Amino acid sequence: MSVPQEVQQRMAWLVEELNRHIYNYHVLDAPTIPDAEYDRLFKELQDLESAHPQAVKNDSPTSRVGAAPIPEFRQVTHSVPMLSLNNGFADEDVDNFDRRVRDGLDVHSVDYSAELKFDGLAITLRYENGVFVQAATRGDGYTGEDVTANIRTVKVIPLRLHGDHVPAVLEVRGEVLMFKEDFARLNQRQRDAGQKEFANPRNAAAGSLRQLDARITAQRKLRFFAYGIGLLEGAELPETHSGVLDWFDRLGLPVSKERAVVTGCQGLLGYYRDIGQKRSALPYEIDGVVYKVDRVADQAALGFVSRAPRFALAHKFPAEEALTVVSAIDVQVGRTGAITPVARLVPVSVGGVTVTNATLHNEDEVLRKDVRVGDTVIVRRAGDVIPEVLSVVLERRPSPAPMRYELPKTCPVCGSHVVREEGEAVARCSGGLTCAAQRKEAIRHFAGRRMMDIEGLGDRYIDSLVECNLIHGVADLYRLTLDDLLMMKRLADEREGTTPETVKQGKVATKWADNLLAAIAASRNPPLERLLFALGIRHVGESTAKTLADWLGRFELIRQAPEALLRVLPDIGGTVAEAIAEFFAEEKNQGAINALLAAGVAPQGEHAPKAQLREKLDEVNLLAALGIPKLTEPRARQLIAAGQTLESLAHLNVFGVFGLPANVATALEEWLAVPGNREKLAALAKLRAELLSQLPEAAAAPEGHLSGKTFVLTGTLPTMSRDAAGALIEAAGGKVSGSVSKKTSYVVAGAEAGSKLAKAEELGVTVLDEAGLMALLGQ
DNA sequence: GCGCCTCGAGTTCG
DNA sequence: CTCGAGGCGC
Repeated sequence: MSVPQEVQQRMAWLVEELNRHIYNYHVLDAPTIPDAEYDRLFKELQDLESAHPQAVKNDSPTSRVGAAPIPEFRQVTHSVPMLSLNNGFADEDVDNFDRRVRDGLDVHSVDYSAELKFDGLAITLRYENGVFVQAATRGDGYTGEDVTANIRTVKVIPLRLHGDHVPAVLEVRGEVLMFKEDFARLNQRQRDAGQKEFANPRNAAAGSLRQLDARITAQRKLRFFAYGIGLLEGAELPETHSGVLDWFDRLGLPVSKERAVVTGCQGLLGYYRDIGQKRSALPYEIDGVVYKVDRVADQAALGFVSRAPRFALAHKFPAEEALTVVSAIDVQVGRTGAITPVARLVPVSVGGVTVTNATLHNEDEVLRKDVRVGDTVIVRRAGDVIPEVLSVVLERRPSPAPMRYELPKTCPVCGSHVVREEGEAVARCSGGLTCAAQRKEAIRHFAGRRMMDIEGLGDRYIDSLVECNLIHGVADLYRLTLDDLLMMKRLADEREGTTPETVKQGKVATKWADNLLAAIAASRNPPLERLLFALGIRHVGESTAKTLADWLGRFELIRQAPEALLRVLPDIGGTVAEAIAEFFAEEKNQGAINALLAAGVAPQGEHAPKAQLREKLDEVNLLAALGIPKLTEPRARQLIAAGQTLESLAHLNVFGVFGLPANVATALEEWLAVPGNREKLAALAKLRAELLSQLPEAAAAPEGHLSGKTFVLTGTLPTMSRDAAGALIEAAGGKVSGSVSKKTSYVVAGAEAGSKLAKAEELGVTVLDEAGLMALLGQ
């Protein structure tokens, strides 16, 4: 069915007219027609469009109300990657930048385009023949998410570029953000509606843009500033970056007016100071300024270092600091009993988030900074996240001066003594598992995602379960009944003063309790290393737990392994071996473990000890691992070479006949005289024989093509979690480690990678993105 | 015995 | 993310 010519013309006119008014209103802030007239034209267009759906233009303003919800965002691969910029904080960094640019171009003075660094979300907009067709988030720089429907609702973004000479393809880079004023209004609305407020304009903008339902985005007032070109076809690129920005302005794309062209380092610093002064008066938040070499040809000549352009620098404002008052200094009790002092602060906004707590780490730290209750302190958000007390403003200390801080002598939770081992930085509660705080932490650790992974067992419920005396140890989790949980929840809700809508709650609570019971039941068969990690043995983290599981294979063996056997495993030395053996020897722990086993907890994937254990079971190795004073490895070798065995030593009565120095022989004699040690030696010999009989002769090392390679993962990968990527690497024989060093083979970096990426670049370690890793794995 | 490399442990806020 | 400390190579 064809649409009459005059209707088509009218519709085209309406689209153009309405888009012009939207631009005048939202971008120029200068409305040209009354609202009522605008509404009338809009309604007319809507009516025509619904009568003639086949004639709807893709730049029609009616598409701005937001499309229906979608199940998920589509992934978009950027035709030109959206790279990050090098950062600088100090004047010196700017000086270095300018010098490198001048050296690179071999000139005396350079013109720069200077602009704001908006605190929003980077996106790319694609226009084909002047019509907006797609928008994508930055993502990891290589792939982002398709947010076309959401971006359509942003009124300041033109659906059609202005002017008659539009390029065939233009990809515009820019920042989506929310003005401070609109942010305040949105939060007011959220508050009124009883919904959660956003922490800062950036989060609000991100939350609004990433709505699966674009109709919600349409209700949020998002803004946009264009600052660069990704791809251009069918048009001449302006000669300068400032020319590009002017061109954007003519095309109807919003560009910040705060831009400038300046010369040399002095010009850059002048601009920086100027903007720094204006910063708080700007209607939006910025986190610094950006300098770009203005001439496009010069930019091309300078090129890129690794992932960042050499022709640009982001000069950031220093991490925001704020003054606040310490209202109290409390202590927290950790899983290991560690007593950590925490400063409670009068809430203060630092860099967009409200800070109320800051760790003071340990006793020495508090005393070094001499933080006292009532003090005014400078708080900073270090490393972008964790609040930190920088220093005390002594002039503001109240008088009379408050007392110097003293760490409590007894645990605030259980009253046990607080002890600080010689040479250690942390003080600990000596109460062990009799301390409710430590019990809670132990249970929380046990239930954690990387351990037994019991979903739904959060802090709140753990607190209540312990306080209601429903659980004392982790094994009790597996005995909980529906009634226990319902009773506990009722108490927890009451305590928190949550709605006592008892009638309605019945069903909901039952469902909740059922789910939790199912989650607990489902956690019964974890991989062995997770169970070991979950037990919370001192010095046994994820990595050591894995070593134990890999090498010894069976829980029963690990439980009963003598210290010397543990000691010969890689990365397990005296301290760690002792901690493990002691843990399993402790009667209370034995009880807890037996209870767990009785409750049906059974690790899956148990196996025979690793074949390479054969080499570790060398008698010299074991003898040296026994920790007999003065009996170092060469001495142990001497003994074995003289024909001794572990077995024979256990029954040895004549000393000093193996050419050992007298003091070594005496030490050995004294050690054997200690009750129990001969038995220990004999038992070790027996265990060794048993293990050897179980172990296969040939120790074929499993070979993956990544074996011998060490990886470090950092940042957010586009399509998988770091854990998932780590599993793939390990499956291919590679090793995943937590910190970057010279020995690291590759660093796999995703979005918002932090110091590890910087370290990698500093050390010249190869940096891969997810695609690069997949390529390596795929070989 | 020293220094590098890892791992463990503790922490904040949305 | 950072710090402290254990393990191990040199």
